[in-house]
Amino acid sequence: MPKKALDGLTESMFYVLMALMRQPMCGIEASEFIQKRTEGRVALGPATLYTILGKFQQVGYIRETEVVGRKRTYAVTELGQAAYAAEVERLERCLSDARREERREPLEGEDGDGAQMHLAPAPVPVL
Amino acid sequence: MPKKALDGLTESMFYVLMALMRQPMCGIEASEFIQKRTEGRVALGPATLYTILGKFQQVGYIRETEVVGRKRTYAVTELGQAAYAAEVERLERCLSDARREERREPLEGEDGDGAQMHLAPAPVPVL
DNA sequence: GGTTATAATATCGTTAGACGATATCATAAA
DNA sequence: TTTATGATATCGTCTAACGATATTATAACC
Repeated sequence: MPKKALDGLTESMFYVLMALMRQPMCGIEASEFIQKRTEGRVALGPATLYTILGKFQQVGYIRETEVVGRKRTYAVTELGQAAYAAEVERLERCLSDARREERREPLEGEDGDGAQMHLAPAPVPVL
Repeated sequence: MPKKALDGLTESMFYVLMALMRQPMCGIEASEFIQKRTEGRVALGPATLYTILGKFQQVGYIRETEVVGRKRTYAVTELGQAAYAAEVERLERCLSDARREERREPLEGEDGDGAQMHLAPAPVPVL
């Protein structure tokens, strides 16, 4: 997905925020939550997990609420909640674009008659 | 999004396939299509665009159907269509997970009474 | 107390994707 | 033939993913 530093979240990042929004928790707990919620579809290794937690703390999407020994508990900030909401919207837009495409809707800025690229005779990718 | 080589498409990749499924076209046309369909939300530079086209050809998601001078026309293969469909499903899963989370649905494998992490007293991220 | 086990976090190194900037090439127009 | 234009190709840098491994703090046991 996105590569311009946190303009659009990756799937891993999205689920980390989702976990911490459910309830403040530590990294391991978040990772377990993600596996359960996605029924195993998404599984973060420690490297990805802690890289994301570190990054999110830097940019203020999450903050530490408790440190017991080595265990750090994180909560999502308002900024993080906004980023999560924006990501939901981005995903929805992708899907709604896909649906419009299935319907072969003409593009914006087309007058419905310009020799443009709508109503092609179906993809027909031979191979 | 995804980083394990094409296991899950990036947003850019997704829209490139969407463009070529509408109708076989060249890189520039695909990039123009994407800008229109997303109303400017997604815009690929030439580097991203041709990197993706090259990669997709390598893995067999698209194939060249015509070469006129420098202009190369691409079409989506069945493999590419499958990848696109899988991506749509992935996006749908992300959103449905998000919706389940909004409803605070308990996780799979929880008996509704285990001292687990559901029904927390709402996130309350103070900052 | 000292040793082992365990839970949790941290870091390294490699690979993949994003993208601005720029270069190259082919055709058409002047 | 020069110039313009449309289109593709490549360079370099940055960010993210992730397996493997190391580190550290608490708990459990003898």
